[in-house]
Amino acid sequence: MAEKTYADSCLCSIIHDDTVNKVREVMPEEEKLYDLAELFKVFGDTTRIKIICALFESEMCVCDIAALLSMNQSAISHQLRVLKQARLVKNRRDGKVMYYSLDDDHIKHIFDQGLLHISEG
Amino acid sequence: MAEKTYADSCLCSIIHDDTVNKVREVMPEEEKLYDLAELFKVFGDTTRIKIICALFESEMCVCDIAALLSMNQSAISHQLRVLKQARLVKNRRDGKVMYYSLDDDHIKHIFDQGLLHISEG
DNA sequence: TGAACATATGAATATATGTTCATATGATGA
DNA sequence: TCATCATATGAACATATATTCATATGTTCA
Repeated sequence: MAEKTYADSCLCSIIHDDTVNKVREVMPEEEKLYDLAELFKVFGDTTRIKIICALFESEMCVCDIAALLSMNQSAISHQLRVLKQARLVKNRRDGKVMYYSLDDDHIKHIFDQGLLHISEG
Repeated sequence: MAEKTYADSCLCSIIHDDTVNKVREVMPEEEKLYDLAELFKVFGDTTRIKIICALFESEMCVCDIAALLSMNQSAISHQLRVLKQARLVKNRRDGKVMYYSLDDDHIKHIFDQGLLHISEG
C-alpha cells in the first residue's frame, strides 16, 4: 500500500518513495526554513534593496535616504524598522538625527551572488 | 537653497548633501535593483524554500514534492512555475512524469549565507 | 519651558501573492 | 481511440504587505 505513505492532498499513486524518504531525512528543520524565508522576504522589496545598497556605501540618516530615493520619511522609517528587526541594520543617535548602517557581513555576499544570477543568461 | 535639491516628499531641511551625492553615484541602476528584489522575493516564501532545499538533495517529480511537503499538486506546480521563471529550476519530461532540478550554482551560496545570518545572535 | 525639527508609529488603503478548486493539457497503454 | 494518470493553468478567495496620512515621541536650542 504505497499510497498510504502520501499525503491525502496528493492524488498521485505512483511516486518515488525512496527519493522522498531520502530527501526527507536531510531537510533542515521547519523553523530554520521558515526563518530563511523570512530573511529573504526582507530582501524581496525594491525599497529595502535600495536602502541596503545605499548603506553599503555610507552610513546615512533617515532623511538622507528619503532624499536619495525620493520617498517620504515615513515610508523609509517603516522599512528601516523592518531591516532592524531582521538585524540587518543598526542605528545610532546623534542629537535629533538617527544614523543607520549595515549590521551584517553576509549581506554583501548574498547580494553579489544574487547579482551574478541576474547577470547570467 | 539646499532644500531645493531634495524631493518634495522629504520634509527635512538639514541633511547631508555630500553623502547623498556620493551614494547616488555608486548606486546600481534601477533595473538591476528591481531584478535583485524580484529574485529575493522568489526566495521569500516557505514553500519555495522547501522545494529548493529538497532539490539540493535530489531531482524530484511534482508529485514527490507534493508528498514530501504534504501539499496539493496544484500548489506545488504553481510554485515550480515561479521558480522556473526565475531560472532557478529546470525540468525534463519522462513520459507522464516531469522531473525538476536546480538550475543555478549561486543558490547554494545564497542559502548558506542566509543560514549563517540566522544562526547568529 | 516652548518652538522647531528628525524620526517613529498607528490606522487606513491599495496592491501583491499563495493556495484551492475546477478543469485543461499531454503522454501512456490497452 | 479511449481511459488513466501526471502535470499545468485560470479564476477566486484570503491574507500579507508597502505606502500614505496624521500624529506622537524625543532632542536641541533659545
